[in-house]
Amino acid sequence: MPELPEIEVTRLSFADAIAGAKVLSVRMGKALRWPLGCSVVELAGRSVLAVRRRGKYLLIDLDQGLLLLHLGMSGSLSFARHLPPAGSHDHFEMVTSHGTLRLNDPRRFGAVVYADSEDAPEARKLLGKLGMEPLAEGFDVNQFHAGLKRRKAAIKQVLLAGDVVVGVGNIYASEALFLAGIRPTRSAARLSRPRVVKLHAAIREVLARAVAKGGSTLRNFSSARGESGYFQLEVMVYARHGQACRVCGTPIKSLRQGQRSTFYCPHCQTS
DNA sequence: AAAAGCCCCTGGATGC
DNA sequence: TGCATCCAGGGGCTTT
Repeated sequence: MPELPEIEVTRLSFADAIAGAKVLSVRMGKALRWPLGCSVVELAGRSVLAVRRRGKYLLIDLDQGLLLLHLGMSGSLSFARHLPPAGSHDHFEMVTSHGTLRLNDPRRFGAVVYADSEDAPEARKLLGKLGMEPLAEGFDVNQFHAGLKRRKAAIKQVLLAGDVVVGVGNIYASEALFLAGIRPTRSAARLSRPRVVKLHAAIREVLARAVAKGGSTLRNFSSARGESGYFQLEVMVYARHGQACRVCGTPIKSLRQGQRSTFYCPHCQTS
C-alpha cells in the first residue's frame, strides 16, 4: 500500500502529536523483516523528539537513538490515546505519554529497527544508498539526469530501485511515466534531456498531488489518525489494463518488469 | 558497478 | 462450499 505519499501522509498525521512524548513501554509481536536490534525495556523512559521521513522510511528520533520504521507492502500505523485491543497483525506497539503508536502489518515485510544514530551501521545499511528526495529542494534536474545517464536499465525499474530518486513505488512510477509520455521500457540512459526534464516535473507533480489529497492507493490506505485517502486520486494507467486511456481512448497495456506489473498507454507514451 | 532473480509472508480475488 | 492458483503498495541480498 504505501509509497512516498502514503508514508508522508502517515507521518504528518501523528508527528506533532507524538513529539515530546515519553516512551512508557514497547511491545513486539511476531517477527517483522528484521529484529528490533535492542531490548524493548531500554527504550522505556526515552523521549520522542520528532518524526522524519527518508524515502519510504520513517525515522522516529528519540533523545537517545532513533527508530527506523518501514511499512513494507501491507503496513499501516495508528496513533491514538486509546486504541482497540491489539489484533493478530499488530506487531509493534509503543505506548507513550501522548498515545500509543501501533504497526499493523499482515505480510510482515515491514520493519522497526533501532539505531544509536543515523550514522550507525544498522541505519546506514538501510538509508545509505537512497537517492534524492523528490519533493525536496535538492531534487535537482541536472543531478537527476546524471543519475539516469549511468543506468542502461529500463526507466521504470530505475525509478523503482530508489538509488537515483526515492519514494516512487509501483503505482506512481507508472503514473509519472504516463504524465511524462515515456515508455516504461526505455533505457534510462537514453532519455533525451527534454524527456528527463518532463519526468522530473511529472514525479514531483504526481507525488505532491497525492500527498495533498491525503494519500491515494487502490485499497484501503488510512493515516495514523484513521483518515482515508481511498480513491481520492484517479489513476491514469495503474491497474487499468484493457481499459480506455483517459486521454486518447487507446486500451491500456500491461507488462512485467522485474516481477512487478507496469501499465502504460501505447499511444500517449511513445518515447 | 550494474542488472536480474529470489525471497520474505498473508489474504483477497478468481476459477474449477 | 472447498481448494488451488495467482497476484498485491517493497526492497535487501545473492548471483550473474
